Amino acid sequence: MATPVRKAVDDELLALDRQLCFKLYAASRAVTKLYRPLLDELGLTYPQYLVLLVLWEWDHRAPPPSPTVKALGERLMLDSGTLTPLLKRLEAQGLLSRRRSPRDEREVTLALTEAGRALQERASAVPERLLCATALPLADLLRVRDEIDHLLEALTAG
Amino acid sequence: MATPVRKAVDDELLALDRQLCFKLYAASRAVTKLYRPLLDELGLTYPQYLVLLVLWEWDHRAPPPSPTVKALGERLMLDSGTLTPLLKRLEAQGLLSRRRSPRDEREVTLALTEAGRALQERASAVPERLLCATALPLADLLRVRDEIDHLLEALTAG
DNA sequence: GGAGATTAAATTGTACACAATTGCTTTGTG
DNA sequence: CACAAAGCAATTGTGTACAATTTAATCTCC
Repeated sequence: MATPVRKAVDDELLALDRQLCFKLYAASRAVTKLYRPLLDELGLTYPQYLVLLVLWEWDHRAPPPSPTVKALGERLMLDSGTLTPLLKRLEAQGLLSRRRSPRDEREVTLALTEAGRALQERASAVPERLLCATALPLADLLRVRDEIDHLLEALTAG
Repeated sequence: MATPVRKAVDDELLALDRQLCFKLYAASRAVTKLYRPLLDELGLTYPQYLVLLVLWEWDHRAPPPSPTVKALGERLMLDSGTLTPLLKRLEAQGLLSRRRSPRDEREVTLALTEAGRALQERASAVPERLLCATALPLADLLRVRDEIDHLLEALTAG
């Protein structure tokens, strides 16, 4: 318990805890910061961009998944407390509409407006520009992605 | 430009963009959620825990770095707009004190109280419990850490 | 030594996150 | 049909993040 060995293990765990968890948190914010100047041009925040990525994807998909707040929340792992105000802001910008579903009044259905679809064109350069901004070889990015993927799977599998 | 090859590359970049950036963001939030029940027991939020980890580390370090808001901000990559209210809450909980530095009145010096030091004991089980909660082999965690480390280095190097 | 630049923290304003609660709607059961 | 249970979005309240501005102290250079 108080042996040097035990202490060394504790130190290692503490170090790993600090490194893994702080750095994940810092890296996530750093990536958001990289996106900011690109998304500013589109008048979007990073979470708003993620929402639109999903809606654009669904817009081209057959059969189209029904784009409700709930479905969006599952996809992005966000709840209505976060999404409702965010979607209201996108609606205020004229990018989408929110309507109670006629068949189930509990649900709210989302639909891109023409402006929302048009924005996809302007956003099409974002991924490439962002990947360039990281200044990392593609191979490195693919490896990081796979590792984070693995981590996220493990964290959400349960 | 409009060739099939170019389109395939675009799709791949778009996919990578979506996967890497969304998943990093999601993984960071998922980890925070894993910490929550453990930190609730200590009355701390995740960013507050990170602040205390740094202060505890500095408390045992010789020579001690001078624990100012600025130094803390550099370590955690957070600015005074985030740290000031957070530190005020930790001060209100009696875990630390904030005092204008006598030698330079622009700076605010932070000092752990006895309660702040005592909390380190109670927090000592957090890293191990957290690592268990991930349900991932240690080797996997070490690999993720190294990859995220590499990413963060690249993002903050410039 | 004093005007202007620089620095550190605090403040202001906007936008997430998320737990907990509320208000409807629908569903399931007797 | 009635009514309890479950489902979905919205709301409320707290706590970050972060850009931009403000305030106060220190530094620099002449």
